Amino acid sequence: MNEAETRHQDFIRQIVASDVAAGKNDGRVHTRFPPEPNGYLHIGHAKSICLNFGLAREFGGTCNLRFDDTNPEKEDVEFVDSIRQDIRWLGFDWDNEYFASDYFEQLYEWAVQLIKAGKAYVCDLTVDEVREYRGGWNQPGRNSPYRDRSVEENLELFERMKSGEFRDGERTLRAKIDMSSDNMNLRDPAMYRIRHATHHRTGDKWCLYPNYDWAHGQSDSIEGITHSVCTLEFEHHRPLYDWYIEQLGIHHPQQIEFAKLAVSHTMMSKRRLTELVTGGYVEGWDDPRMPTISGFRRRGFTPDSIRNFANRVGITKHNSVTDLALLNLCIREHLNKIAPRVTGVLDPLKVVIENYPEGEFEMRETAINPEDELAGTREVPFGRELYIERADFLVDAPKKFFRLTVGGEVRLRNAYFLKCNQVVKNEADEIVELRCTYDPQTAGGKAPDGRKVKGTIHWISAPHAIDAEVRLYDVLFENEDPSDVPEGQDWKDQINPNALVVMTNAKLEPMLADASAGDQFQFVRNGYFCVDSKDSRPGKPVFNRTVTLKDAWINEQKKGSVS
RNA sequence: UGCCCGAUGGUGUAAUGGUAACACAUCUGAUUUUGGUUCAGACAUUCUAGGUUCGAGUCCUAGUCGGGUAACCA
Repeated sequence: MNEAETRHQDFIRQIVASDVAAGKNDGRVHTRFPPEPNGYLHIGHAKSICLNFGLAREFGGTCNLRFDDTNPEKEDVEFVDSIRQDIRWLGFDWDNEYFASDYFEQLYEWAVQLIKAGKAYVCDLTVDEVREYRGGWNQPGRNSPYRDRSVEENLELFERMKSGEFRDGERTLRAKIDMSSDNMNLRDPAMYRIRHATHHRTGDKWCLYPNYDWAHGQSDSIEGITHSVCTLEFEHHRPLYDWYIEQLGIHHPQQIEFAKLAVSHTMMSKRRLTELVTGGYVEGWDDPRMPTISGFRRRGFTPDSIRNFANRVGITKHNSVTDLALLNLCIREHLNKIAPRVTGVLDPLKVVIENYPEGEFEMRETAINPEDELAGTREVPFGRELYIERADFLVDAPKKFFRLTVGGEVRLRNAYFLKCNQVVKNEADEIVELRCTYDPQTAGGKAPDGRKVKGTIHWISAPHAIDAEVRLYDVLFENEDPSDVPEGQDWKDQINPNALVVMTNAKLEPMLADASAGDQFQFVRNGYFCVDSKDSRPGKPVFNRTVTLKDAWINEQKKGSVS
């Protein structure tokens, strides 16, 4: 309970706290996370998971995992498994695991109860007819001609619906509420539809499936949920859930709605994410470009960083868009503390130090993580032939370019000052090599004569370096709001073709050959990277860029190009 | 067109009738053997109009703007 008292109280936590204080539900707090297993969890679900599990944890309550599996045509065990894995990875464990399909029998009995009470009826109207009878925002609906069937007839028909006598969509069971209600959800909503489909858990036992609205509230009730937290769009379903609960006279959970997460440059629609996967626009649900939890995991995000992000975005009742920069801040913040520093030259340029003896090497000491003294130091080889980052050299350098230029001097990190004397080009006029000299007096990076250099660049000993594939990831959508599609365009036209850039010729420190899946590093000056969990092979790792380092030079360049 | 919900710096949130604050972003500067980190600073906020009150971001009324909503989806 301490955590609940000390942390900032959003409006939901305030409600829960006051309920507990008032002794409502005997002071019990019981929440649940109720995903439909029809896709992978995304960062928006992470917000909901952190809220529901967090509430239970902070108030000494419990949190269930319940799969809302009332639509056999869309759901699959693959999704059930991925959801379990993602929640655990995020650092949460559920007290009970349930499925809405566990309650099919109970729901059926309750439906019979409502029929007997004259509160539900079997309707023969087609989908189109139902729509027509429902009326519009301005005009009330009309009663279905089947609304006044006798209880006996309804009972018999409903039984026959269950036993499979009718075709898909031929009949529905509807609640008898109010066809003139301002709330469309109350205009005799469907409770059951006929679907001769195989369910991932109940198989072919049922051909009658409860609609979400008929299943959801009662599922919460059965589980003794005290606070049913959900997103805003279910606000006008609440009166319907309340109506069902009251008719049945069962435990009444309190539904509280909050605004779902939106993040800039990020597509969160489950339907569209599914389309990205099935259409082959990405390589799968766990593609590091995806905003799925598995995508973030593979990309190198830590559970800490995502939980931290979820806590920072806050809980409110109004829709807003969180800046992607906040998510990036969260992962940088964490990785800065824990990631060992290594050298990875993504786009190598050969450097030959003409005054360094051929065939000789020395070891230079380097801090494993300057943010963590306990991490210690290690040694890396230095010799006559190195690779540096191509972007760290410029022939015609602007004043503010602090890196290597012809005739200019720069510091090689943890080593010596280096001066470039000559540029070697190939027939295509491309720079292929730099002829340089180093100053042996500057061992350790300081000149005895006190002269200074502005820049420090990273390097790697050419004969020692290993080759590796490094994948540079960027936003899947360059526009802030990917759902804002220009006239005549498809949302998929806006996919950023540079969201993945593969560097096939990167030069890495030899120790990285032994890194195992998921290991995380900072490639000094380049960003945070992790070993890809799918495509890496023993001795042949593939690295994914999780996030770049903040880069003041990029901002400087932008300013230059504008002014 | 009805109904429901919402509105605080560029962005995300806080202030629960009593000095509008925090974080991100941006910009300055310092430190720095990562143009990273860290540190210091700057910029900038209550949708409008009325009302209640000694006092309103907060309560009331109206308006404006935004979102949701008429699957046998969830």
